[in-house]
Amino acid sequence: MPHGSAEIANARALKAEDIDLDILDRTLNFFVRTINIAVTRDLDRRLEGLDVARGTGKITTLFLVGNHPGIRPSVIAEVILKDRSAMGRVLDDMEGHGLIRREVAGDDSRAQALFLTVKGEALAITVRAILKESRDFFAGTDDEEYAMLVEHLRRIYWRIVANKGASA
Amino acid sequence: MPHGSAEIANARALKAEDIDLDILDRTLNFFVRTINIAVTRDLDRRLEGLDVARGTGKITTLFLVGNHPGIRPSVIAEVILKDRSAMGRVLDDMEGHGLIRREVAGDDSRAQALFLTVKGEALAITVRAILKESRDFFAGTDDEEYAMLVEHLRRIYWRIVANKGASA
DNA sequence: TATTGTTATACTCTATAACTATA
DNA sequence: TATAGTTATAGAGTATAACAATA
Repeated sequence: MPHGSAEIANARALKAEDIDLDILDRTLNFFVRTINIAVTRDLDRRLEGLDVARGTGKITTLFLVGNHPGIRPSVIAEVILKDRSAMGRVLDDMEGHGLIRREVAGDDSRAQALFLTVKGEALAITVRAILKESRDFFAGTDDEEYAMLVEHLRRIYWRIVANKGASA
Repeated sequence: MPHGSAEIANARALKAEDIDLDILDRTLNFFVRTINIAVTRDLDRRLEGLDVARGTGKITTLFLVGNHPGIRPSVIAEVILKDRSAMGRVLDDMEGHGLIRREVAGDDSRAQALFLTVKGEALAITVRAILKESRDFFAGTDDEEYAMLVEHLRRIYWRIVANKGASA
C-alpha cells in the first residue's frame, strides 16, 4: 500500500494489505519486538501460579542451575543478558521461593555456586512440559519452518552473547 | 552437552557448546525474548535524545499516522498490540512533544482522527534513516538471511494481529 | 586495581478496572 | 447495550551508580 493512503475505517478484521508499516515492514527489529509482546503474554498465561511466572530469566536460570550445578550468577547473567544487579534480584526471588541454594564458590570466595533444591528440580520438570506446550503458540507455523527459525535465531542469539549482549 | 555436566569456570568467552539450555534451545519463545532484549537496547541507543526514544509503539505510531492521515487510535493499538489505555499514553506523550494532532473523527464523535504535525513529519524522516542503520545490529546476518527472516516473522506477526494479539 | 555480588534509587512499562461520552 | 477513549493505581522490570569483600 502506497504512503499517504486514505483513512482506515476501523480495526475490524485488520489485514496486512490495509496497513502501511513503512520501513518497519522490512525491519527485523520491529517484528522481533512486536512478536515478543505476544509471546511473553502467552508464556505468562501458561506459567500462571508457578514460582517462575513473570519476568525474564527465572526459567533460564532454573534450567542452567539444574544442568550445571555450581554455576555462578555471572555466567547466567551473560546468558540471559542481564547485569549482575538484575541477576541478583532473580536469584533473591528464586531463593525466596525455595527453588535454589546459594553457596560460596570453593575456588573464589567472592563468587557463589548455585544449586537447585528438590523443589527446584521438580519445578524444572513441570516447566519443561509447559515449554513443550508453548509450541502451540506458533500453531500456524509448521515443524520445518519452526525448526528453521529456531536455528537461525539461535545463531543470532549466540552472536549477541559473544558481543556481551550489546550490554546496557 | 549432556545434562548434569560439570561446573562452568567463569563467564569469559562463553560459547554455545559450554551451555546446556535444555528445552529452551529448541524453543522459539526463548530466542525471541532474549534477542528482543538486545535489539531493544540497541534501538534505544540509536534513538537517544529523540522524542520517540524508549518504549514500544511510538515509532510505529509515527509511521502509521504519517502514512494513514486520520487513522484512529484503536487501529494503531491493534497493530502494536496494546490496549486502548496504553495507546492513549503513547498519544499523550507524542502530542506533548508536538508530533501529532488529535481531532474528533468526522463520522463518529467518540473517535479521534490522528495527524502528524510538521515536526512529526520531519521526525519520521529522521527515524526512517535510523531504522535503516539499525540493520547493522544484525551485521553477522547476510541480506538474504535477513530478508528471509523478515518474511517469516512478518507472517507470524500478522497471524498474531489477526488473533487480536493474544490480548492481555 | 579489577572482580563478585549487593543495595538503593529513579524511571518506565504493564495490567486492570472504573469512568465519560457517544452510537 | 456496546464502543472510543480516559483516568487511576498497583505491580514489575530496567538502568545506574555506589558499596563491601575478595583476588
